[in-house]
Formats: sequence, C-alpha cells, structure tokens
Amino acid sequence: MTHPATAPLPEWEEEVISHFIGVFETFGLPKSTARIYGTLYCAEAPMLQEEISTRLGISAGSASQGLKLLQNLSAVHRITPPGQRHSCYSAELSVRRLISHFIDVQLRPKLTGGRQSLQALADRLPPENTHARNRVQTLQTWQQKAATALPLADRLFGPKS
Amino acid sequence: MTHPATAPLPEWEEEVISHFIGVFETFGLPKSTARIYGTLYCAEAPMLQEEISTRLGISAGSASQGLKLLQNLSAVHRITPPGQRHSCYSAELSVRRLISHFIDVQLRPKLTGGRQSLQALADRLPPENTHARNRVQTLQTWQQKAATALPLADRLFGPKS
DNA sequence: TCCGGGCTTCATTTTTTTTTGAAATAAATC
DNA sequence: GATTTATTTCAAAAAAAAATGAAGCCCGGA
Repeated sequence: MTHPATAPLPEWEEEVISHFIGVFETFGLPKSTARIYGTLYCAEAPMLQEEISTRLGISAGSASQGLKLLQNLSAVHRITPPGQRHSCYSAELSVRRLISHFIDVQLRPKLTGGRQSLQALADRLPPENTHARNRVQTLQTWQQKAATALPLADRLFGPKS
Repeated sequence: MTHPATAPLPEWEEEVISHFIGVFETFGLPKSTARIYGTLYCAEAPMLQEEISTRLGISAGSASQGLKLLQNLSAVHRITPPGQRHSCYSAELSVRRLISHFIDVQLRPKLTGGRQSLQALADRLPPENTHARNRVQTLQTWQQKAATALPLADRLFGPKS
C-alpha cells in the first residue's frame, strides 16, 4: 500500500523537484533523495524530517536514509536551533560547495584513490609484458591528471567565474 | 543457469577491470558495461563482440547492449576493417575525449537542457511570490554557470595541462 | 524514572534495473 | 537463393536497489 495521499505540492515545486531528479540520476543518486533535496531547496525555512516525509508522502525510514546520504554529500545541513526540540534540515544553496563536496566524497576516492594499488600492480608486472605495462601506465597518467584537475574543477563554478 | 565457465582473465586485467567498475559506478553506469570497456581497454587489438562476450562469460545480448551504450558515450569505437568479415571494437584511450563526450552526452543535456522550460516556469510565477522566483532564479544561475564551465572542464584533462 | 514525540535501523516487500535466451535479422559465401 | 555465422531485439527471468513498516532508541520534559 502506498502512503496516505498528502496535499499536492505547488506546481513550481513539482517542477523544480523534477529538475533535480534528472540531475541526481545522472550521478547515480536515488530518486527519493533527489526529491528530498528538491523539497528543502524550495523550502522557505529549515524543515523537520517529519515535515519532509509527510510532505512527500514517503516513510520516515526513507526520509532518514535519504537525509543521511545528503548529509554525507554536504548537500543538506542539519541544524539544531537553540530553542528547538529537534534538529531540522536545510539545503546547501551554493553550487560551488555542492560540486566541491561531491568531488571530494564521490569522485576523488574513486579516481585518485587506488593510487598505491595501481603502483603495486605496475611493480608486479614483468618487464617483458610491455603491453600490460603500457596500459597500467596510461591509467596512472589518468589518475595523475584527475588529481591535478579536480582541485581546479570547482573553481569553474566559483563566485566570480 | 550461468554462462559456461571461460578461461580466467590475467590477474592484471581483472584488476584493471575492477578499477573501471568502480569509476563507472560513480556515474551510475552498469557493471557489465564497465567490464566490457575494461576488456577492450586491456586488449592488444580490436575485438569482435563475440570474443568479448565469450571472454567475460556474458550473453550476446548483454554484450550487444553494453557496446551500444559505450558507443553512445564514444567510449568504444566500432571499426570495420577492409579485409575483415565483421566489425570489431576498440576502446577510446584518451581521457580527454572520454570526459568530453561524457559531458556532451550525459551531463550537458541534464544541466543546461531545460533552459527554456526553466525560463517558462519563471515567467509563469506571479511577481508577488518572491521566494519561488528567487529559487528559480538561483537555478537559472546554476545553469548559466554550468553552460560556461562545461566547455572548459575537458580542457583540464587536455594534453598539456 | 517514566512518558512521548521523533528518529534510526533493519528485515521484508516492492520496484527498478540488468541479464538472459530465443527468435528475428543481417551479411557474407557459396 | 540457401547456408552459415554474427548481431540485434525484446519478452521473461534474475538480480539489485530502494521503500516500507515495525521494533527499538534517544532525549527532553514531567
């Protein structure tokens, strides 16, 4: 059974959320996570997790997991306001920071992470296997490029560019 | 039933393929596709589709679909050599081209694609809904930045940088 | 300490994605 | 034109991923 029908979202919010669903998909991030981010992006004020799950008609568990993932990406921030009983969430609104964190958390580990294991592989290949050595070498060059390019990448989205 | 067991791949090739599986995953691309690319990356010469599917122990259908996807990304090239009976495939070995095509095919459509629909949304919002207008405006700024940044991005991986 | 709202966790269920297998297609050879 | 061999397509199966729901947890207030 699906969750209880909730008040429909404003049309502009639906459209913005759809936009984020598309972008998130490109990076292999789940749809419900995109919806949560979109909701917070559209919100006027930080929201409780419960408000989010009610608004989107998703379970508390789903909201919890999605928010955890978004926090790992620093795409949402958890705030515990002084007077408040519970903590609430707001969306990161700076593309630059979004991209920068995405690079740090998702890209860099995969692209430049296995550096030593690649080096170990290269060391272990017999000198006469020139083809394998070439290919592994190329891979190392790629990593090298990634390592120097990634720090520059988020500057492309910086304030003054 | 699983496919017939095939001769095990050289250890270095296994490792290189694992590497690509990780990278592909980051971009939401399927694992078998990563394995096909990895196989071609390691190959000394272009391969027939049948050689690929046999080597990896996957079905012909899976190989066909994976190769189609990789061709869309320009990550592999189909070659029909003059003398040869059938066409064969080779991996794109230039990171720069790989990234450039990935941006063109996957990123750009999503990031800068909905420009006019966003503009239409902005036009349709009542002037008094300043919050919604602000948020949509921000989204348009993001698209703007993406549109200018993407063409520069692949230069970061260029030959001399 | 107990209560209660909200949050987390995780086994189960649901949904989506990927792979298979088989039939249809194509292309070169005889 | 028939035959052989490789490829494409697509419905069905299998696998993987995501969402649910319920049990337990945490934390502030009574």
